[in-house]
Amino acid sequence: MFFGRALLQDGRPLLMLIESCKTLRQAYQIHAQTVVNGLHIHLYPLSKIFSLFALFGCSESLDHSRLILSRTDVPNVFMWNTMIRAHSRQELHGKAVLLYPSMIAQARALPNHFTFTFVFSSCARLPTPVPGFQIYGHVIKRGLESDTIVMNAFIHFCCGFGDLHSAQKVFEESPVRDLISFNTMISGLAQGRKPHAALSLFTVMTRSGLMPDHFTFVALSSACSGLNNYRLAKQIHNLVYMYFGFVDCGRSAHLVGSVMDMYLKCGEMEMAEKVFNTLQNVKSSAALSCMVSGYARAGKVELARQIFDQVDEKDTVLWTAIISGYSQAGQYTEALSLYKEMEASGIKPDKITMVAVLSACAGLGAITFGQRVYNQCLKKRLYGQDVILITAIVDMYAKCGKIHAALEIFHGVPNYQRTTHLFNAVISGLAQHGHGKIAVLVFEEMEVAKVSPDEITFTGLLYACSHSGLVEEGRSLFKSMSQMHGINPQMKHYCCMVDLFGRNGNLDEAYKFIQAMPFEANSVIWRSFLSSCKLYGDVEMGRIASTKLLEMEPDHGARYVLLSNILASTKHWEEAGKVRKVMEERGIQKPSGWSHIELLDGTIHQFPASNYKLHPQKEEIASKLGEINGRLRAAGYAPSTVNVVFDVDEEEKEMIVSYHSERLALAFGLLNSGPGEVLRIMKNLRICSDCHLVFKLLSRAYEREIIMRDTTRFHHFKNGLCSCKDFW
DNA sequence: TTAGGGTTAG
Repeated sequence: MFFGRALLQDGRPLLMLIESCKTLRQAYQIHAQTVVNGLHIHLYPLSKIFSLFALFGCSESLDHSRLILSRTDVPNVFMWNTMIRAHSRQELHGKAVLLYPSMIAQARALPNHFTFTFVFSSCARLPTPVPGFQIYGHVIKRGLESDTIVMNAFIHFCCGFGDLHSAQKVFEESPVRDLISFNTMISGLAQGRKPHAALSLFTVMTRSGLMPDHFTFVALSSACSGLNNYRLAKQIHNLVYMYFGFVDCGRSAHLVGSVMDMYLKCGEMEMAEKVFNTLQNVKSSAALSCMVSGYARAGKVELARQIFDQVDEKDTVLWTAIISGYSQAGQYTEALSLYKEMEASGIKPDKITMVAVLSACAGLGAITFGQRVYNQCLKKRLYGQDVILITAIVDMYAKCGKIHAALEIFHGVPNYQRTTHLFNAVISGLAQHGHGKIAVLVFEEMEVAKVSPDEITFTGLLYACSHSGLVEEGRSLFKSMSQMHGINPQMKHYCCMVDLFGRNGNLDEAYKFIQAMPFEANSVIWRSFLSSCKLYGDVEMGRIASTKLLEMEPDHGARYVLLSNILASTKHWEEAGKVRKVMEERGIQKPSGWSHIELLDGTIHQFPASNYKLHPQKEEIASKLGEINGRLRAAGYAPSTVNVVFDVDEEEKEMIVSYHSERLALAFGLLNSGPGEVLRIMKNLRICSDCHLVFKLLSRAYEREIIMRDTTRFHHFKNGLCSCKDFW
C-alpha cells in the first residue's frame, strides 16, 4: 500500500486532510478516523498524524504527540526530529535537548543532519553550552563534521555563547562553506563585537566569488553599528546600492531597518531620519523601535515619545524602547507609569521590558514596585535564564536599600552565570551601603571565579574603600589595577583616591596625589578635595581648591555653595557673603533639593526643600514638624547651623535647617505610617550633617528605622545610630 | 541564517 495516497473510509485522502487541518478538534477527529481505519499501525500515516499534533503549537497538542510517541514501538527518525523541533518551537529547549539521549537510547533510527540542526538550535538557547559541545562529539562520531548544514548550526550555536574561537575553528576547517556559513559567521562576529573581523570576512567572502545577500548586509551593518564611524556606515550603505540597487523598502524592510539602525548607533541622526523617511508607509515595527531608542539615546526623549504615540499597534519591543528611553533619561516616574499603561493595554512584557522597568525602580528607589516586578518575573518564569535580568534585580534591591536581598540573590547565581556586570552591581551596591570589607571579599571571589574586573569594578571598589575608611586596601587595589589587571587608572579612579585620602583626614597626601597625577585634575576631583577640606575645617587648603574650581567652572552653582559653606562654617561671614554676591551677579542658582518617601502601599510622595505649603496635608505636616522640634529639644539637641550659608540670626538659621526636604518627607512619613514601620527616604543631594544628627535622634525618639539614600550612599538610622558611622 | 528594545559606574 502506498500510504501517501491513503484514503479514509469515506474516500477522503488523509494527507490532504492533514494539510488543511485548522483546529485541534479537527486534528483529534482525523486521528480517531485513522484509528478506525487501522491506518495508525503503519508508520508513515502515523508519523504524519504525529507531526500534525507536535507542530500544532500549543501545550495540549504537544502532550498528545508525546502520547503517540510513547505508544509507538519503533519511532522513526522523522518522528524524533519532529518532536525535537516541536519542543524547540515552544521554547522548551531543555526538553528538546533531552530528547536526543532518549532517541539514542531507544531508537534504532540513527540521527541525521536534521536531528543535529534542531538540537543545536535548542542548545544555543540553554543557559550552559555544555550539552551542545557534548552533542558535537556525537556529530564527529557519526562522521557528520563535514556536513555543511550541521556545521552551520554548530557555528551558530558557538556564536550564541560568544565562543568565537570554536566557531572560527570549525568555520575554517569546514571543507565546504556556503553563503549561510559566511552569513552566520559574520553575524556571530557582529554579536561578539568584532566588527573588523566581520568586515574582513566579508572581503574574503566576496573574493571567493560568493554573492552576498540581504542577510549578509544585515549582519554587516549590525557589526559596524558600534564603531561610530560615519564614513564606514556610508560605504556599507553604498555597497547595498551597488548590489541591490534601490532596495524595495517593502520587501527589504529588514535590510533598510538595519542600515537605519547603523546610522542611529553612529549618532548620524540626519541620515537615519532620511532612511526612515524612505520607508514611508511600510515602517516596520522594528524600524519604529529603532527610531524610538535612537532618539532616546540621543537625549531626545520627546521626539521618541512623538513617534511612539503615533503608532497604533504597539508591540512589546516598542513599549520596552520607550520605557527604557525614559529610564535612561532619568525620568523614572514616567517610565513606571508607561509600564502600567502597557500592562493595562494587554501587551505582555518580556525579560527585556522587565530589565528596563527594574532599572527605573532602582533609579527611583521604589522598592514596592520593584518587588512586584521581581515577583512577576518569577511567576512568568523569566527569572534565571537571563544574566542581565538577574543583574537588574540585584541592582534594584541594592539601590532600594535592601542590600541583603541583593546578596541573597547573588549568592544563588551559579558560577557560569556570574559576569563582570553582575559582580560590579554587587560591589557597587555594597559600596553604597558602606560595606567596604564585604565588597573587597566579593572582589576576591571574583578573582577566584576568574571573572575579569574592569574599570567599573575598580570604581566600585575604591569608592567602597573610601566610604569605609579602608585606606591601605584602597591604596593596594589602586596599585594592582595597572600592575596585575592591565587597567590604566582613569580620572574617576584618581577621584576615588583623592576622596579616600581626604575623607580620612590625609589632606596633605590627597593634595600631593593630585599634583602627582599624570593628567590635569578635573573639577570633580577638586570638589571632592574641597568637601574633605570642609569636613576637616581646613580653610587654607579649601581656598586653593575653591579657586581652582571657580576657574574651571564659573557657572556651577554647587561650587559657590560649597565655598560659601566652608567660609560660613568657620565664621568667615564677610567672605561668604562676597561669594554669594558673585553668585547673584552671575545669575547662578543653588541646585534645589528634593526628597521623596515611599509608603508601604508603594505610593511615592515628593517634597521640595522648604515647601510643603501646597501639600494637602500641610497643616498636619506643620504640626508634626513642631512636635519633632519639641522631641529634639527634649533630647538635648541644638541645631547645627554650619550648613546654613549666611550670617542670619540663630533662630532663622534653625528654621531654614528644619525645612530641609528630608525633614518634610520624614514628618510626612511619620504621619502616614504605622508604629514600627520602616521609613524609606531618597534625596537628590547629599544629606547635611545637621539632618544626619536629627535623623539619628529621631530614630530613637520614635523607635523607627529610617533608610535614607542620598547622592553618595545609604544611611540606615536605627536606635540613635547610623550605619555610616558618621562617615560619608 | 534575518533586523528592533536591556544590566553595572560616571
